[in-house]
Amino acid sequence: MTGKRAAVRADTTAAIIRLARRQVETRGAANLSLREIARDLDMASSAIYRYFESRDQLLTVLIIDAYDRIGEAIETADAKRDRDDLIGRWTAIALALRSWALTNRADYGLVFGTPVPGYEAPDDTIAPALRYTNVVVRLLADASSSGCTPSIESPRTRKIAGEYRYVRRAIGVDAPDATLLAGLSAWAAVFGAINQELFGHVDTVYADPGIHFAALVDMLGRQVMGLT
Amino acid sequence: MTGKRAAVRADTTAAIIRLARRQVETRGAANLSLREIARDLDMASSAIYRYFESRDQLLTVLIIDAYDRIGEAIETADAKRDRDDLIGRWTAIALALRSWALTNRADYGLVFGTPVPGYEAPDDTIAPALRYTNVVVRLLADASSSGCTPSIESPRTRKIAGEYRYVRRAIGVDAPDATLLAGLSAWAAVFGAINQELFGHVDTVYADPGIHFAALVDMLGRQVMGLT
DNA sequence: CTGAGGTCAAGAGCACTGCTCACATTTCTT
DNA sequence: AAGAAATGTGAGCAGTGCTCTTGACCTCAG
Repeated sequence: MTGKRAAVRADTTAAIIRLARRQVETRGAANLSLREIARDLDMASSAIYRYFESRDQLLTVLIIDAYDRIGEAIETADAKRDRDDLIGRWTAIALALRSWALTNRADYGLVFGTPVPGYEAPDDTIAPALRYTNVVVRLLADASSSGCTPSIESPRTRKIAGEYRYVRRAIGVDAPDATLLAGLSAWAAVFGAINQELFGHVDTVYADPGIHFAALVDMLGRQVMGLT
Repeated sequence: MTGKRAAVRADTTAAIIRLARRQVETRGAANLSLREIARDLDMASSAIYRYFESRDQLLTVLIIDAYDRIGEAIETADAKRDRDDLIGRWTAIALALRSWALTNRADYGLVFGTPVPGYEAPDDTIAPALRYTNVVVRLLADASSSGCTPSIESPRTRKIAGEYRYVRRAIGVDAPDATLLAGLSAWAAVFGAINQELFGHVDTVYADPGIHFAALVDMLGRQVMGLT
């Protein structure tokens, strides 16, 4: 079955991806050059097209891969804590996300940065993209079902109630409005903080952004779970 | 002084910028083509270099311009409310930021999206970049000096206290730890929410992201100001 | 009012890019 | 062993940013 040919193919494919990732890291996704990859691999530039049908598709593969690795990082962070330890899980997830982002800046930028107008994410990206999301959604569900009530209140209007009815169905978590609001807010704050730090919008604000981030996560956790 | 020559020059410069912005909107910053701009303007591609020294510099000009317009949008939103109306100012600022982002997606992406590795923002970007920041920093200062105490608590450790001592100096706001934490958290949440919405990471979650955003902003405002 | 100096556009050209295609070579399958 | 499938090659097309030389134009001082 897996003859010499298939093995070589897998190797070359992996080598292309490796070089591509390195290029994205050092020069940005915009400057990814297939020809340079081919040169580094001592093959004709046209040969690359036997492995990836276009530059965009190569980038898509990198994106899927990145999603997958984020998912894995967050899943294992979550799994290391007791399922009952809600705050512990939250903290682990958030810190894992930040440290993954810091050590994989290019991949993080690829996934959470500016999208290219007109670029439609292919269907194969959907499942990997849901992986990290599911972890935090499950945490929110656990928090809600174990009776946590957040220490914030949601505004009560018809429109907002209707919106959160939709959200409840969309993410499949049967939690009260305040829990949804607190949870989504916390999640947004985590991403916002990471983006600001990584993309250089708060360079002069913090001595050590990690310390602030830890305090932020701690505060958000207590807020969503409604403890102390 | 301002002869015919200077007038024509200003026109061409403006036309180039206009076309460049349109290209960034429709195809992304990565696909900005000076040659195409030149074609659209019926001039030789080399002539563009009389107006902008490089493609990067053109993009930098677009970025500075975007920063400036964000600053202006936020400043006027802030100025429309009484200085005492802290919640009103906060809400106005946050909603203005979101609506600017929605109507200027490309510019927002240019400024707050993935940075190009190796790209050093020139000095001329610093001042415009501070404009929108200053508005919200001033709001935080006003909130603190008018005795608002946020409804959250900051964790108390040596490290965190030290970090916020640094932050206090860096942004020039003499507020307690909890206020800084709440304010920075709220600001991060606003950006995080806008990023998620604009960059397509929550497409399936909300029926109308604007409704959730309004609730989010309302909740955050009450939290930072410590009201009801 | 004329001529010098500065400004601007043009066009050719370099080195690069993604991508295609006809063709040769290698490997797997029958 | 023979045919089929997979893989690599090199030329070529159309596009890119950018440079340099050349000539035309405008502005303003003498």
